Amino acid sequence: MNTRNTRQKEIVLKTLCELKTHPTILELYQAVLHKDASIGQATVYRNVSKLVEEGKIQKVLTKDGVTHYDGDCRNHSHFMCNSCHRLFDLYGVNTNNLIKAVRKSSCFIISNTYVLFEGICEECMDKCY
Amino acid sequence: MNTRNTRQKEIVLKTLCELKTHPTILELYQAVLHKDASIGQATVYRNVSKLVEEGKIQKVLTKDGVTHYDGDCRNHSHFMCNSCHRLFDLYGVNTNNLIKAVRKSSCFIISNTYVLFEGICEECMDKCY
DNA sequence: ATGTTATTGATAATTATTATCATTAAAGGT
DNA sequence: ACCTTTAATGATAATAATTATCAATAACAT
Repeated sequence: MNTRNTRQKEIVLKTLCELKTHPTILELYQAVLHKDASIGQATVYRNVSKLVEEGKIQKVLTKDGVTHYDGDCRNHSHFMCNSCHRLFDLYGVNTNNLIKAVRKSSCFIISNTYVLFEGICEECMDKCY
Repeated sequence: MNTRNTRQKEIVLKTLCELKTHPTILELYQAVLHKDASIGQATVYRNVSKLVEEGKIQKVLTKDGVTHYDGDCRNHSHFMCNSCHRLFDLYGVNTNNLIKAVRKSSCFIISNTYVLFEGICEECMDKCY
């Protein structure tokens, strides 16, 4: 017996997968509370860590200092708007050529590649930023 | 009068630029203390923030939860070894094609692109990981 | 040289995350 | 279905990371 499927863990995973906003732990915790107000914050922290280890969710790298999470583990990139600070998914960014270049110029064994774009999103552009 | 060049700020910048290890704030603070033991930790925090804003140093995105800093602001990528957890620089990773792909498939205005590779470094490979 | 005020060092306060621990409840065996 | 085991929970304390406060200092424009 190694790991157990708890109601809390399933709620955390389901809540994160439903959110498309790439929440922080605290934002996720708030959303979880709406489904079950008895779930503790530590439980959210614990389950998020476990789910990352299990590869069911992933951390999103950002420069804002706070860790964001993504319930979609398919390989994709992210875009952060420097104006509204929202995170967006970007599918179809192919990193194979980057990996090839690194393999040629170094002796590192690459297992993962993360890409983050920063800039201004469409909505903020329209608001004349 | 907007900003001043202080001895402390110059030491922080110089120390970071000399280190090639991409230190955390705490590691940088330790190194700064060797040059001037009277500099306070808060001063390091403050100056690191300012230097990032000024574009003289940059944050390095990692998945280890701690923020690392790089005194080299030229556009380059990073590699983190999942075994020894060291960060390495990777020059010559060209992201122009990625940016083009995003421009075609979205309406985001991209100002920055960050790439992190994860895997095993050469030394750790030799140690039979 | 002097006055203004941004910056500093020390420390308190805040925020984020992890550890502790008694209690609860999954999951396997009977 | 009922024990038994023990991983996981909820509440909270403890720790770590970062920011705010404030009197004293020191850049730098004049």
